[in-house]
Amino acid sequence: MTVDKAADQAQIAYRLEDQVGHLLRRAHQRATAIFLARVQDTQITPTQFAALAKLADAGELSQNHLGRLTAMDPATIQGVTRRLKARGLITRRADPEDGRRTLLRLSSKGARLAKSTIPQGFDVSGDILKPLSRIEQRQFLRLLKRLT
Amino acid sequence: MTVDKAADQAQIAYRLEDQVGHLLRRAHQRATAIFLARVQDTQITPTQFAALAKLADAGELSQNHLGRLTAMDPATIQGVTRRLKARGLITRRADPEDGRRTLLRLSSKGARLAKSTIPQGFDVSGDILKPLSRIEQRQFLRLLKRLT
DNA sequence: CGCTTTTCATATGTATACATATGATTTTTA
DNA sequence: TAAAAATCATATGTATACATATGAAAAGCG
Repeated sequence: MTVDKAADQAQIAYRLEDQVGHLLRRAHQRATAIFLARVQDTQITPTQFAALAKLADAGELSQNHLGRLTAMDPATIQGVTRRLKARGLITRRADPEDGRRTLLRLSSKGARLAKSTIPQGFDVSGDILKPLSRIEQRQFLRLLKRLT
Repeated sequence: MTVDKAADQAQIAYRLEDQVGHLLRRAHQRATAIFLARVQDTQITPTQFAALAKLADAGELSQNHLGRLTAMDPATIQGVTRRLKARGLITRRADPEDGRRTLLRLSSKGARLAKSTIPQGFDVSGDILKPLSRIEQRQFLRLLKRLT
């Protein structure tokens, strides 16, 4: 007689609604929708915004470095920066010190957009967390950070 | 003299790493990676697994209904079920009572796969939550559910 | 009962997300 | 310092995710 997990005995049903992966997926969907609704006018996506915000902070970064700072692999950040470049929000130049790298910067247009949109970023975060009390929000963020 | 939020005064930097949307995106990435590593051999994705698990539970569902139960819009569930059908994991038939609907069921192969994979689903959830203590896991799930 | 609205599934297009492959370049190391 | 390994950016292919449009069918309504 061991202290088996009941699940191993198939005594607990697999409830999709209770699985953390499914809940994270849904919460991410909701967060994305809230973001898009808030910044609708800019036609900017969450990942594009992340890239702009990081560049606003760092000034100039190589493409892959920007990807690491925003949690995008090389293939993904490539697509994101290509679209930002196409919209004239960033500029690119070869790194004079490393022939493999491409350095990225905000254009003046991109800098203006970042400046005007970043305040909305705070609002978005507030909206996403709105269902929770202030204390719960802190708790949640603390735990969520440990699951990244 | 109002009790302004400091953010409105641009006194707090926008730190991407602290924003709940970004953290949810990263946590979802990690959860997906953990799932894929666990069920590598089946070549099944998290959403495909969700569809199989729901069908295992419900028996037969219309395509859009399955989508609602798994949090996928009609376009997304269409692609997911198309791939499951292509792999012979589900069967489709017209709904005799509603000419708009297509009813979906697990094939015997799909039922076998669901049965053998669902136990791993519990393991995946455990792995995702592993960084937290048992109490923290409960707290986190409770709060996360309210953000979906 | 006819008309409007809704629902269903499909189709198309854009945007992540990632595996894998590639060529150029830099870094490491033997 | 020459060879091996690692890094960078790009390219291709598959899989969500969703907006929008479409035609068929059912439901709602005056």
